[in-house]
Amino acid sequence: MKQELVGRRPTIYDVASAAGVSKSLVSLVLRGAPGVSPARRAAVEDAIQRLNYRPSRAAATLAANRSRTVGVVLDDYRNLWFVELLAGLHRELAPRGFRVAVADPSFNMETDRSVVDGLMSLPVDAIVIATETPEETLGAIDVPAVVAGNRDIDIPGADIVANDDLAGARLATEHLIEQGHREIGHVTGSGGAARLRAQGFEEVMHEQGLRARIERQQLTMEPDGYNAALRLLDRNPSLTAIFAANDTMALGVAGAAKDRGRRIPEDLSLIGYDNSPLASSNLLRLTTINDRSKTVGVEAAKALLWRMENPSAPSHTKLIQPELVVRASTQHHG
Amino acid sequence: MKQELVGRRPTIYDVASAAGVSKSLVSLVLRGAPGVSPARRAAVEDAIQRLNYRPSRAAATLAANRSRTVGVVLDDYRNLWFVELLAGLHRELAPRGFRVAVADPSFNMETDRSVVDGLMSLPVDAIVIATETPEETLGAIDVPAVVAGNRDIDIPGADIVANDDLAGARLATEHLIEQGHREIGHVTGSGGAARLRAQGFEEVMHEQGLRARIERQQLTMEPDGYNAALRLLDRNPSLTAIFAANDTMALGVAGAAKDRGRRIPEDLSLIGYDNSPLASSNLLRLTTINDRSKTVGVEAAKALLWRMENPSAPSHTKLIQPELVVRASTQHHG
DNA sequence: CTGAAAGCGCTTACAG
DNA sequence: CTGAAAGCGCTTACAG
Repeated sequence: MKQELVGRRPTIYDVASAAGVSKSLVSLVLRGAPGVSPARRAAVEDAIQRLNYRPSRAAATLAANRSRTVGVVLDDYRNLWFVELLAGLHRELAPRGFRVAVADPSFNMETDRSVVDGLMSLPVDAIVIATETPEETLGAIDVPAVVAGNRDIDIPGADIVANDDLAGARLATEHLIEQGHREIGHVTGSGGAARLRAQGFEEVMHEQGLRARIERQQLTMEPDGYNAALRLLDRNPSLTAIFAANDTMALGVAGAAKDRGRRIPEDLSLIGYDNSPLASSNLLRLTTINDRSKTVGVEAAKALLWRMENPSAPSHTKLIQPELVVRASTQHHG
Repeated sequence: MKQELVGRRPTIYDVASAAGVSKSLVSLVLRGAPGVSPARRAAVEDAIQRLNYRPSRAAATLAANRSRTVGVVLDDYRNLWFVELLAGLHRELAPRGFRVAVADPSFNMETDRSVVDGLMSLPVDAIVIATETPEETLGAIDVPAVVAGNRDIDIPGADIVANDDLAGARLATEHLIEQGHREIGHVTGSGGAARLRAQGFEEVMHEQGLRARIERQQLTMEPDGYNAALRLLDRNPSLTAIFAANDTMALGVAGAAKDRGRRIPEDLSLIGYDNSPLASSNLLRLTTINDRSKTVGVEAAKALLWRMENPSAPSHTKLIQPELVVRASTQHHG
């Protein structure tokens, strides 16, 4: 008689014998396969409960040569846009049995050679690139991939799903112009999305025969918005509105406005980008552009699922249309 | 002659034959074992580079029966305190070859039965609980565990590492009293940390013979801070200072103060908790309590590493002392 | 250090 | 549906 090892983790064999079925049947039930009789399925599920059985992902991955996991490469956990992106990805992928695993470039770099290497050795069946990190630093990607939220990164064979930054920046600028503003400044950074937003601002201003005053920083964080806005306001006292490349920079602009004694929106209209939780705060009540990150996530997941079936089809770019969200930080001028 | 399958993922066998060594030696090099001659080590590493070999985590985990991965259960990605916690955990764990894997309770619940089940089937060698979610919802934990950042959760056998919320709240309250404030309100929520912070506030106020006015909400987000502060200010117009249970609520308080025409700090001093990026923003310049999340992460990792060696030792609680961070949102009164 | 062997817990394909 | 078998890519222990 075989010794029963106390505390040993139960396996598919234990479940099979407890349920009085074969281990092949247990495997079928675990994968939710059709053609299993309800009675046997119930017996297996009951045994799983009783034994507190948890399938070994390592064994399943090794045997099946796929993990049903999608890896997401993030930039920085501080950029909250990824929260909605993950929610969208998850909504599409979970019902199809896929897990979502997150990695950010600064992480696990001592144990893995690069973010992507880390995900690949996990392993993941597909990858979502949600970072502005240069392509070179990512490492080789040999699974289906989609670039989400950034149109500037070039991964051969990868699809692209992103909010249309150019269109969003145009919406923001047009909103200010419709409110009668003519002296409008823009504070921005130097990433790919920031560049497109600055371009949209410039286009509309020039179309209207207006001067586009742009103050560009390296990054797009709060201090960058603050510093850029101070320079903009000090050099152009006649400015009546500022468009910030994102909501975080807009927070910095609001700080600069306060320090210069300019009330928002009475003395200065302010518009951001992203529709982050910050924008809806009662202190800011920030007019902004909704970048629709959740939709980007949903569409990125769809693109990935499609590409897993069609690995060698030509890659596509899908742009999600952003939306203007009007709050109290912008008002009519003149 | 054996067929070379194009595109097949290289294995330890391929590396061994490319380097002209045995596969046992490759395994030793991968695990950084001592007693391998520099020449052979170099040959193996060269072969790994040439073949673009990536070890299979699934196979290694299955064979060794451990994954060298620590799982972290988070509450919500929106609570940014976890960023520093992860940095601290990572700093201690990475040099010892451990990876960090993140899970949040709302995630992967369709594919896994509970967060912990999800991590266990990954599998992880140890777990960090960084959530205020009730114990019952976590599922059974049968690996070493440490509760980080929360003293209220009770997991049998788990160590606890947390910022001393009681002491931090006392620091905040004492700071306001030292500045001459006597009419002080507190806005808070109903979680474990919030309760301790309210208790610290109450203790100090009562020790000083002052009345502790507390407005408690369900959650601790910005709208909760806003609503609580409106009620507090409307009922107690003589209030000269407010202590918010965290920086996010403090943002809400600032919004309420603005709506009631109270300038910060001239008409109302405001202190938060957490020292989040929000606190250092130029718009708020918020005096706050640094909860030292990074140190909590470092100490949690140490506790975990120790417990993996001493599985049955009695569990310990380690409290990290928080620090007052003075900025412009508080000032002398009277 | 090598080399042959067993085994981790699954999936998969197959004969019945 | 069952049952026996092979195999996924590693780790581990062992004889040499």
